[in-house]
Amino acid sequence: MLEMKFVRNNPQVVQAALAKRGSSVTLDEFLKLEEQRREKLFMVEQMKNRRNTVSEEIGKLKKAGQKAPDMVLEMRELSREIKEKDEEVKALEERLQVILLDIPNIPHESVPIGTSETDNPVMRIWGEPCGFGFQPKPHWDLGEALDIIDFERGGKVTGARFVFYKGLGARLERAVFNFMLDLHTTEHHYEEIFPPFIVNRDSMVGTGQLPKFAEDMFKIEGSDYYLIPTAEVPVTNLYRNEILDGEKLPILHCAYSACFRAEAGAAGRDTRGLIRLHQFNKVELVKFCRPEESYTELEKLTQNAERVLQLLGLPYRVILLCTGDMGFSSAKTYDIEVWLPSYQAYKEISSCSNFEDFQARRASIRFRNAKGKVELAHTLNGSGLAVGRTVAAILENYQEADGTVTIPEVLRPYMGGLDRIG
RNA sequence: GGAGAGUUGGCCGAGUAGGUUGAAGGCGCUCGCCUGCUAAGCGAGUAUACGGGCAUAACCUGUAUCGAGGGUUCGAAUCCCUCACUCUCCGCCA
Repeated sequence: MLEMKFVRNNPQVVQAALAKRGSSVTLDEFLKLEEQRREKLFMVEQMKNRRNTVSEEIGKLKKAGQKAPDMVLEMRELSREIKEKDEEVKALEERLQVILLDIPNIPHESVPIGTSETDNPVMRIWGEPCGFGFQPKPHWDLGEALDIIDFERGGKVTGARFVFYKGLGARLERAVFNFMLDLHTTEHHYEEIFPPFIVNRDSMVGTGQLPKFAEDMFKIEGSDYYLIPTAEVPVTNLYRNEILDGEKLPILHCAYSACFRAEAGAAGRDTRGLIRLHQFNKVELVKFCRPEESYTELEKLTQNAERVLQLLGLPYRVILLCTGDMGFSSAKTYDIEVWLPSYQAYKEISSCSNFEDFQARRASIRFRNAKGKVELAHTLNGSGLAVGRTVAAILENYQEADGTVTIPEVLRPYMGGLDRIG
């Protein structure tokens, strides 16, 4: 969410940012209502001031044993008017809030202007897609042949886009996220969090999933609770409505969680395999920092995520999302894409974003700076990494001609020393 | 799920027969004084949001906020209702 005052005073800046993202929303209504709000607020506050003054006087008179029926009568009428005006102001504020919550973040100046993913520049490429001396299989075929992933029964027991991992498949999934957590906590100094996988509505609004993207979420019927689409939600909301000690910044957290997504708009896309499931595992990196350091922290966070792929020996590239392809809450986003032989393409495995103060304002996450003044923190997060997609990439990139899969060396301690599946 | 007790500022903790209480007192913190060092002592300051004045600064000023939302009243931290959360006991369960 942008600041009401900022939008009021810089409508052309906001309008230009919206245009860059390809949005045609106008601010006319907002500006009109905002002016009305301030007018009415000023009026009602003056009325309240009078009520406070007179009420105090009545109190004094009463204490002195006197009565003031005419004053009481006048105040009764005034209070009635205040109530009316208060409701008008409240209605305006609610409407303004709805508009504000719907305005996406302003892209950082370093973000290239573009309309779709074809406009995303490639920042760097690591490793090389390896050639196979045989016809490589997609991971869903490997998973079934090795009897380590069961897609069919996932469909039977739950439904489309749910899977069972079994045996060494389950072990591999667990090995991958344990490896990621260990790497981030020990080498990158993130503090581990194990969050709730269910959050309330306020948390979903805080990180920007609601109110705009309700159809992407699983809501728990008969309650105000939602299944988390990413650990970003509970972990960022850890400090909602808090004022942090500036000395403690930056705060670095990493968290494993299952993630639940309705994938409402994804019909027909990535229907096979582990790439797009309603439930998947992910290790998330989250940072809270001072505004002046958030962009260097974004670079570091992205590198921390890349490190996982480097250690696993999986070829990847990093792209910078253009204005038209960026998420609603983000000011700047790098996507890390891993090479998937089955797609003959790089496929997103991590998304690292700086939200600046956009989430912090929604969630009221602030800190006290060196001068003792309260400032909004900047929040960042990135996948470090999506576990299922990592497993898919390992199976495909490490497959052998005989249908077995070599286990990357760094994972072997997590696999009981095993060096091969199959 | 049943019964009871709570929820006040960075923290602890007063305050409920409604009336200068944004809120005593203490701790912590900041600045100044004092002081061989440390400790102690003295003085001052120390919430946030949104308006108005104003340069979107400093500062001045208004309004709101004592878990959240409603209600009663000229006036509510204090009375009433609903909800959330915490604690204790019982039940249930991993």
